[in-house]
Amino acid sequence: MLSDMAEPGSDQQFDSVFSRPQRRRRTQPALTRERIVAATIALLDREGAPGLTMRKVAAELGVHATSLYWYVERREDLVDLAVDGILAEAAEVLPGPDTPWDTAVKVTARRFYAALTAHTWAAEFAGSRPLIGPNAIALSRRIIGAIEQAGGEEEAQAIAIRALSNQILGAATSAVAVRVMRTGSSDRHDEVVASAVSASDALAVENAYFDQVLDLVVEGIEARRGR
Amino acid sequence: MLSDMAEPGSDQQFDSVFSRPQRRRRTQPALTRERIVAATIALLDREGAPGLTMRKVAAELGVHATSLYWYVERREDLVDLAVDGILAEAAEVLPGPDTPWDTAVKVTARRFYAALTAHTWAAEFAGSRPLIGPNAIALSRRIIGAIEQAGGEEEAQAIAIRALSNQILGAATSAVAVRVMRTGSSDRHDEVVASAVSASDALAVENAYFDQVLDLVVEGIEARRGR
DNA sequence: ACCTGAACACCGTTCAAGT
DNA sequence: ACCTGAACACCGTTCAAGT
Repeated sequence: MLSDMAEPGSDQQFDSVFSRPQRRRRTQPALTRERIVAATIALLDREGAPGLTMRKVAAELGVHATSLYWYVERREDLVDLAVDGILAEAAEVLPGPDTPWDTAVKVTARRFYAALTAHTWAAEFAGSRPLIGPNAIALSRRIIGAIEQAGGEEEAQAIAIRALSNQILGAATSAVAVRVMRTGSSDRHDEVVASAVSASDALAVENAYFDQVLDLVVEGIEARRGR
Repeated sequence: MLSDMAEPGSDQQFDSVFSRPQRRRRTQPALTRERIVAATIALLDREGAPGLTMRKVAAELGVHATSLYWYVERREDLVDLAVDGILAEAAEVLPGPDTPWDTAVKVTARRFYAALTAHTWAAEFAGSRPLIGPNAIALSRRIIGAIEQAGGEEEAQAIAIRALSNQILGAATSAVAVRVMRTGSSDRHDEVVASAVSASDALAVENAYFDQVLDLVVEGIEARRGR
């Protein structure tokens, strides 16, 4: 995933919201793409992935479902924009260029993972659509930059990048899948409350595990470099 | 001639015990869960993840959509059964108990990954639903067994298992996401053919990368054991 | 036990029409 | 340029009814 995005010009490889030009406005419209994305994220946070419909997003904005099609070509665009939207914060502040490569990798990967798991629906969608939004690319590029900084053969770099990318996506996906299952299977109020309490514990455990698995992979990369 | 009269549908002139339909018909039902799963897999292979609807599966079997609900509670059940279905072959033959732990891990992980990427929709769904079918569990157990066989602290084992699981899921997910995007974005016949040709190349590259990334993770596990 | 058929409450998306 | 409103061709799922 990361390496695919690394290729110069590969951003345009796929047809997606990010590559299609946005229409320009003359007078102040009631809707904007930002407002639509914000409403989409709010709706997803409230109702989860299956709750996302054009009609509900429109209702959130006091508008007809068909109006959204002026700003977006299809439902999937909303998904892509929402996923990249929740990556914005993580992509805003990245480790500076003087950061040692291994800490740069770890910090960025952790932020990427944390953002994907902060909203249950994000990792869910990330599995079915490639992460090619600008924020996902910024995060990926920082990791790629760190690996390049570490040096070594190009082939080895490509493998390291893939290993990290798989780790982030795989960890986020399975963490969220387990969480969705757990919360979805209990309807009784007590159980929901109890699982909410244990959920924060579970989150801490999840994060700790991610850190350690990440360490393992980075060590694997280092072990190969020293050969 | 004797057998002709035995058939319920043959020319019967008289009303008799033999001509009257039997009360408790031991006729087997038109549908079975296996037939439904087979039809689901066939449909998914043909139309992809978004093509899966209860009505189409039913049509495939010459039956009404509502009939499926006798065998299955909801649409998601079909997804879960189909995903586990395509893992059956991989789970059937697992490395024997005398296999060295690292080759057992690699062989099993490779088979798991190969099965998930053999049908584009499988990894797509695997992202949104946990892999808890019997075949997925059998594959997972073999990897867990190998890690236990390798020894070391329990904590370290848990991390190794997660690293491998993330690797398989992450690699399968991103490989398929890229593939779906590529094929979905070209409608022209030439392009479809061209991308089908390059797809087999891409598959080989994909698999080679998976092997190398897997090696890296296993080396990371080994590096930790030797400390 | 197993399947049909009608019905309900939704979907995404198109397109002509309004402003 | 932007939004409405009607319309189309679908959905999953329920439930009573048939056999």
